[in-house]
Amino acid sequence: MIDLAGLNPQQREAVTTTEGPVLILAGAGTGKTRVITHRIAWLIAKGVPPGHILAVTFTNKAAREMLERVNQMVPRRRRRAGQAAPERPTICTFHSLCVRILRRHIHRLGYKPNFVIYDESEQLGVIKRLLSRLANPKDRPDPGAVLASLSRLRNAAGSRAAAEPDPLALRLLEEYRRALRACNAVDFDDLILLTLELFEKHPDALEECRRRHRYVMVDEYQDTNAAQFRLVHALTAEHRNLCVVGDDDQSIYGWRGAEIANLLDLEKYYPGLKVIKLEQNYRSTNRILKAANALIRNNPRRRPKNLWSAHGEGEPILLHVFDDEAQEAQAVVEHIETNRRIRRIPWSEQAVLFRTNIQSRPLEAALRKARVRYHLVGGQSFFDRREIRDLLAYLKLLLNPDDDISLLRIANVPARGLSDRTMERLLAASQERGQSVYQTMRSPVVQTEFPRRTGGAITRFVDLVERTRAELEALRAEPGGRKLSDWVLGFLQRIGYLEDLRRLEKDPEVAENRHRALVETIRSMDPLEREPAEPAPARLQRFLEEVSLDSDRDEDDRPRDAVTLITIHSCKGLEFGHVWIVGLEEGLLPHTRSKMEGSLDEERRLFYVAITRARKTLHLSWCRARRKYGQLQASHPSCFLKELPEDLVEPAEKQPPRLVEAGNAKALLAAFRQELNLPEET
DNA sequence: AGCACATCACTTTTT
DNA sequence: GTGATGTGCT
Ligand SMILES: Nc1ncnc2c1ncn2[C@@H]1O[C@H](COP(=O)(O)OP(=O)(O)OP(=O)(O)O)[C@@H](O)[C@H]1O
Repeated sequence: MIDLAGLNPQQREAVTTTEGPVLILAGAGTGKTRVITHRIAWLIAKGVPPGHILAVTFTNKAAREMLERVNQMVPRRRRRAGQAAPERPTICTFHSLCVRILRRHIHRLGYKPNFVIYDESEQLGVIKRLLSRLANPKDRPDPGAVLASLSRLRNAAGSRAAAEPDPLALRLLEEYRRALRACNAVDFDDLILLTLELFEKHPDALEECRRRHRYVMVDEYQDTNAAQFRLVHALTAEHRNLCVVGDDDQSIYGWRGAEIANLLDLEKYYPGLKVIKLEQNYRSTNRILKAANALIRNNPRRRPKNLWSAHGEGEPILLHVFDDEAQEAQAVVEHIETNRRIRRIPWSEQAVLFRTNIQSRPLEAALRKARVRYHLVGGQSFFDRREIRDLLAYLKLLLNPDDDISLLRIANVPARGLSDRTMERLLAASQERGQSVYQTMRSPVVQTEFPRRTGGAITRFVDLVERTRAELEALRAEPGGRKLSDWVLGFLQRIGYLEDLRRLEKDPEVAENRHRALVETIRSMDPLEREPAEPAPARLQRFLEEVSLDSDRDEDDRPRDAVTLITIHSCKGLEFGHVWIVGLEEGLLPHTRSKMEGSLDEERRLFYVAITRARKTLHLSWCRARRKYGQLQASHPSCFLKELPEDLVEPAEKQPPRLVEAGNAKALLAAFRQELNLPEET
């Protein structure tokens, strides 16, 4: 049996109540996630086939970690010869779960199984096209705002958040969905909504999923939206074996449609719901906990909680003030190094948290300068790079030629005589004919409508795509043979893309970086040694899926000691011994924009989440001025700082700690000596 | 058709 | 400071 000694009585009750609906509503660091992991192991030990267990996490990273923990806890059943590998529990995000379901069934909804997943920039591409067609150019609405409102509209549909029926928005949504369908593409919302549609139209598919997922658990449940709730409900309404864990104070995705009501009103949908509260915090010192509690008390309409910790008072929380973000970054880095050298705290126990992605820049610069290894979690920046987007567009097009957005992106990259003007005409023709752009380009009738030279360019492009697709199919026959990455690189070489990349960038160093990033990404398509061989097209599809759904997929190399740089949103669920929260300024936290949207409470919850990540020490800092578009602008301390009790927070000393000081020179020497004996790579 | 250069607006969070 | 968009030259 599974050892439940590492759990308190309430946790144990949650783990062993395996049948019927259970809600664990508890504050930060009380061991909610731990309950889920133990519960999975418990179910398996009790003899539930692992394949019947579904655990939904908020991120792919969390899913990977949970699976790993479960594997450690559950002794691997030995495999007898000839027997299939024992099934594993399904641990993934809502979106990954839905992709798996849709790959099997989406043809029943009129899509082809080779559908691609559109990310935000591709969604925006579709919206821009629609707006240019529907609205007059004078009062063009912001495409981003339109996209956000469409997303809200469709996710709230069929839920208590009653939809306001704006006819224009409905019309736009209709057009948008049609456009994506025509491209055989789905967006993030579609993944959930189409799965729901599948369940409604094809009860046998729902039945199959219900039979498969007989024990369902959801982590970070406070951040699920209405559609995700409907999905959970669809799967569990019958057997009612549902266990969700969450904390209303940690709901930080309201802007994405998350509904705390899913958590607070769960009993309406699951009468007889067993609610379990956990109050002991196993993570932080009492000072950190008290600060967090004092802050979050300022929020209205919350479930009050009595968090306590047996970890003692701990060190004071330090508040730093700096002149600008460069100084802030430098001081944080010096402090991190002091911690490592004098207090022997590894980098991996230290994290810097911030509200917005750009804030990582000065930190990265300072860390690099000090030769401190770090890893940056989340942040789309990597996939926003032009060469990566181009690569993904080519690959998507090869798998799914109807993908107009990808086609239009790379049709003339590198230049091959298909000008913007030509592509616009093709696009118009494709709309008239009710076909994808690619199908339109294949039509001999259309080709002859263009000047000879352009017509030739069109034919050559179609030939290129056809030939390359055939090549990809042929690769299927030699699974162990040529590496997929070699083939992709060869393709980019042949079409002159690599040369173009170098030529169009005048700074040779930048060009080299771009090239390296591209090659690295392509190399990550190849399977690892121990992974089973897979036909090339399937491999490619999986690669695209992973890239679309999992932003931090490649930071999985071998674990090396490194400082974590992370946005507050992505740090939910994590913990670090020593935490810095930087940029605690009005306009940043709380963010100006959230103030306008009236979501100050959610900003406060963000700060709460950030504080409660810390186990032992917590540093807060703000800057008197900050660079905005290269312009230094005055800034003021966050109003949330005033909400922290004064006796818990100490102003830091004027100077940042000196690495070499009379008092610690000896320790430093000892540290150096040790480093020389055990050299670490940097 | 394709490229180089100027000008403009822009500031959030992510599956 | 960046990246998207537009203009004008070859
Ligand atoms: N019963 C326990 N005994 C000792 N340590 C525990 C116990 N339960 C949880 N912990 C530890 O407390 C820490 C927080 O646990 P966990 O991440 O599961 O909490 P959580 O409630 O999910 O937190 P959050 O809501 O902040 O994400 C972890 O380090 C975990 O190992």
